[in-house]
Amino acid sequence: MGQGPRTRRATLQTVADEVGVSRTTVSNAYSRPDQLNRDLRERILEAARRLGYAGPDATARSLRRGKAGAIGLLFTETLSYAFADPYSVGFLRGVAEVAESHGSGLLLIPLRPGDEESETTVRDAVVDGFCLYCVPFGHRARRVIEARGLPFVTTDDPGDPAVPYVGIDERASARLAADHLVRLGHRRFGVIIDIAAEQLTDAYADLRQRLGGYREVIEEVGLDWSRVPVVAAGRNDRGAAAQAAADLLDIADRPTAVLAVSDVLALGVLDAMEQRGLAAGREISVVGFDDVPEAARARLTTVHQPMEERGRRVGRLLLEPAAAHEGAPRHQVLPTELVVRATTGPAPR
Amino acid sequence: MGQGPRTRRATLQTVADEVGVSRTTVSNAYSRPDQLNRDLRERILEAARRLGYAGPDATARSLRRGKAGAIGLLFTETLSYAFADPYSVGFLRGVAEVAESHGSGLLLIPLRPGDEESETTVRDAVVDGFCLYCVPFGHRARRVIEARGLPFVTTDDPGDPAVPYVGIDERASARLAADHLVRLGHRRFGVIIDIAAEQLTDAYADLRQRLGGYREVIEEVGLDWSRVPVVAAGRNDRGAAAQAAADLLDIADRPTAVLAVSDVLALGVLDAMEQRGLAAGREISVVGFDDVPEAARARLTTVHQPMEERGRRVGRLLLEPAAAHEGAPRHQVLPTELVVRATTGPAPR
DNA sequence: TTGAAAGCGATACCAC
DNA sequence: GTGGTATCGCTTTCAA
Repeated sequence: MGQGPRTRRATLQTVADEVGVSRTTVSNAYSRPDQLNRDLRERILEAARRLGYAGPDATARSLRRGKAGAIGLLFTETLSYAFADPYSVGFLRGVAEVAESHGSGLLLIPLRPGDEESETTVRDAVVDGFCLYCVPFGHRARRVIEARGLPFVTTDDPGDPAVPYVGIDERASARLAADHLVRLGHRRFGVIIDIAAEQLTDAYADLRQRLGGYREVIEEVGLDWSRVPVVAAGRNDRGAAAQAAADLLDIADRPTAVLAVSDVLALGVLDAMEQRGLAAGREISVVGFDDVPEAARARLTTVHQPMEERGRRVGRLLLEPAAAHEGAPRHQVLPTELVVRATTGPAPR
Repeated sequence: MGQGPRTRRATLQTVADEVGVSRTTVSNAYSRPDQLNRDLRERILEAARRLGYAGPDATARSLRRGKAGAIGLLFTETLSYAFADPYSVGFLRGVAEVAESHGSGLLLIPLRPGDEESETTVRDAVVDGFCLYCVPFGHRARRVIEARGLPFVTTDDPGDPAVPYVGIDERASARLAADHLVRLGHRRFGVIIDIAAEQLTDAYADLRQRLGGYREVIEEVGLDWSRVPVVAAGRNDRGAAAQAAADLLDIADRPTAVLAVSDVLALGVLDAMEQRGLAAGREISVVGFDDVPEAARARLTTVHQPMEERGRRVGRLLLEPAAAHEGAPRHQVLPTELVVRATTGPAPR
């Protein structure tokens, strides 16, 4: 805008030359105001303004200081849906909190399935570490990250003892939910998940564990797991869940209790029930997972997990080398808890 | 882990020396496989593996190439709540889509009110441009960004013609909602907003415009705006809105029509109505704003705005200089539309 | 094909 | 307080 042909972007050197001091001094004017006298600093800043110098370049500074100032957060695109999930938001907030306190940002890197492009994005991401959030185990991005030699944490899969993990005991937590229903006398179960069971490969270790927990309990009371209807909503979405719930609610031998692998799905089931005039906690009991804010509002019985804390731990592991190397165990398993509200009750006879 | 005292992180040079070639060749082995013969490349990659060289450093590469590979997204912490808002998620998805197609990521930079720290984060953010998303006009971060001389776009405020803006015609869109109610014969209005009216300074230009739209219409039918109850939920949250709605629903001369500045708030109002046994669309009409997925489910009448497209435009403006300089106008105003569903109906007599 | 030289823009360290 | 020097780790001409 009327700047004239700015031959070239101004740099530290430009300013230094203009004022007749060394680069160091100009640098100090910006980064360590106390290292030089007031007047000189003013003169430098003034010259900078005049020359259109925009202040120290962030990239150069990063390079020199050996600190990128960001945490990379990788997730599969399926999860861009899941940003709608209050659980993810809580997690994000946790990571962001720690990042910010370290003067770092959060670099979101969406991974489109089978996209070559995203590999590049991961390779060139200017970050100090990565967090794998819902990235299937075998995903290529994982290789790329490992190759980069930066610290990384996974929240998906505690499978590899060498890779730091922050999560919960999926199996035990799921048992909490199922146990509760069994104690209430339920014997006809239904399960709702997001990913279709066939696609449930090793990649979704957490989900499989959760399902495994349900299964254990159900089999322990002598039931045949293969006869328990397990429906998939396709994605972690309330509307989709309400639709999918039809396969649970409109069948001959309707379950008296539904286990949902997330609150979002559980809420969808409740929606579907309401539509059919089915009373939650009386005719059908429903248990969710996560304990998102919405769950309390809906009086949903669920398994509480500390989402923000999970995020915070990840942040610390990545940004506080001390925390990572010394004290903390590589695998951090946070406590969960069953929260009984109004959507569960004794099995109808 | 049994690596021995790795004296120092391996670098391009290390590998070059080992293999007995120049840095250039090693660089090419990574970035331009077609520039050297297969064998040599293999030998180089092998040596790299042996030496624990992690591949070209992202920061150095950024510096050299003059491209950061990320868009910075600034938002105030109040908005970290709003990530729960489906509107934001849609917007994010739009930006992310474009970013990804350019091999860039999205750097989230939360701005805590009055936090010195965050200024630093903005200054040091390795990005190619910034998007201001719900950043009050006078916020310090804005200065910092301007000083950096990088391109930036705002989605909040079209006030400054020099700053690229991507948004909607807030006033006209709001009029759509109010007009609809007026046509239905309503004359007793209530309004619900997130931010308390007293705090509604210049900073929240978009919100003020929206409110202004309601006001215009209401005054055009000869009503006194100062007698219209305007309640604030404090934040854009469904639960908070349900609470705040009490001041609309439990008053003497209850409104027959409620204008909500967002769908999330409108949904909260509907919750509160349900609790009180008030029928939406009959006893009280409610109009939202945004048209989030949840709105369709709740059959909420609302103003639709293209959230993803808004994000995409922002991305393009930041990542495609051509798009920014030549064709596109600095201010891009996207179309909105009233979507009439079930929560509005004729004013009860 | 391969390599030498010249930066990209800044900061750390250590004398002065 | 101030400045010189050496790097940070890589890519990019351009010549061999």
